[in-house]
Amino acid sequence: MAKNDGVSISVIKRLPRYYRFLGELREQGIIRISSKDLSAKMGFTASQIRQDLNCFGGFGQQGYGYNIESLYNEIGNILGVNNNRKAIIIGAGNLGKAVALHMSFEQRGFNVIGVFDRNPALTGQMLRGIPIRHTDGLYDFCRDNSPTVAVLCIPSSAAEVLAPQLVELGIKGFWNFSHYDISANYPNVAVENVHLSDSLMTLSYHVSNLED
Amino acid sequence: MAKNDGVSISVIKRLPRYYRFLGELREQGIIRISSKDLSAKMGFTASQIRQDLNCFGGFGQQGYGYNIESLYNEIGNILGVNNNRKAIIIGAGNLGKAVALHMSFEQRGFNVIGVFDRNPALTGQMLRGIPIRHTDGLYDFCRDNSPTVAVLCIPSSAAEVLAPQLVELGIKGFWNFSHYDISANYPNVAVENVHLSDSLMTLSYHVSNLED
DNA sequence: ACAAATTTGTAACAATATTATACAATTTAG
DNA sequence: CTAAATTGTATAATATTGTTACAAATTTGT
Repeated sequence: MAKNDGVSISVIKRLPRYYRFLGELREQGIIRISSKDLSAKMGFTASQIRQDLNCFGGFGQQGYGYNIESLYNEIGNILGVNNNRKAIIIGAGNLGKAVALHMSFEQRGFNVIGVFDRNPALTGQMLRGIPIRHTDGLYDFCRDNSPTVAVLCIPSSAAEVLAPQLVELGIKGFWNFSHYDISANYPNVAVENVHLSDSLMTLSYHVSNLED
Repeated sequence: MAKNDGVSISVIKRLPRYYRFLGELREQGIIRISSKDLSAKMGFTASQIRQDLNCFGGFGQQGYGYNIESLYNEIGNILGVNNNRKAIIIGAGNLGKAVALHMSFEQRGFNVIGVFDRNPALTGQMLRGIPIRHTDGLYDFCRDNSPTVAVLCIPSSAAEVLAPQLVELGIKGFWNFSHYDISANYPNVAVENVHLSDSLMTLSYHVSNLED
């Protein structure tokens, strides 16, 4: 098993990129690659690549480099893409629908077993082969099916109400599209925030300051 | 005019959060706030708040604190939310549609003037009151309307083809949902990446390593 | 079989970025 | 007019991030 304690966030955020590039090389039938060649493709320095990978184990061979298939699988395991975590999506508005339809949850180690919305008009509609359920049934559903991850595609105010209930019901990870600050309130839960409107404002800032 | 050279990315990324909190306080009719009180609400230290804000100008008063309305407007201006930048959305699949329908572009300083997709079946469909156009018409449309920002809701391969054309056509900023690495190839363009699948894999990692 | 070239893993170092501390200067408030 | 509050900012402390360098192991070519 690989070592993985105290790895810096910067390194972790680079892992999906490694995984992506290695997946492409693998598709192309390439067998091995050196940190130097990977460096040229990815735009990180060779040294950084070696250091990053070495946070999790010595996957390379001196004089040889890295076996692509093997490294791809190692990183996949580190990222947990071979898990099969039960996930639920909360909120089936535009965003929830798009996330449900667009994201390859299965390829990332998740299995979407339920979609919920508090709007009764949506109840019963099908989304990726799953019926949208009313939020009222959330408690029973979680008790019966034990999902561990929740995708929050709802407003802050709703997230504030639901997050504690979901934690109580056994949710260990949130993919949080709302602005509600979950990690501040539940430190022992994994939270990955996607603040789209913040991102858009940041773009606005950068466009405004292009000439600097 | 505020100073804004060489402000660190960490600070810039915090601006939308300040803007959000100040907007809420403003809604509540609160007139003034000290860095200390804001600190308690936002979870940053008072010192950091003062330092962050001071990157752009001295908006506070000793002994008084910050006027909320005024600070809100200042930050809004820094972020450029009062601009009216013409934006186009490329790709009207699930993601493009959701982004088009869900995001409050207008409240963030953008005006979506066109939506494009290469799928002829979508051509003519209406999205937020705008007809979806075929990508073939992109060149003429940009020449006639001069958008400055493009939202890329397309696969990497398509982004790789379109990005250089869009830069050529005058696009200064990309909100990039694809994995194509624009900034590596066009350094003088503002790029804000939203890598959803990377984010999901990062969540997977964190959930896997919760007990560490 | 052997020497030259390659390449990793890793320690030590350097650079950068971030956050905290401290306090003079200013304003408010009573 | 004095005491309390509060900012702006210089300086210090800390943490993070990335680079350099090289011994150890392996491959490759002859």
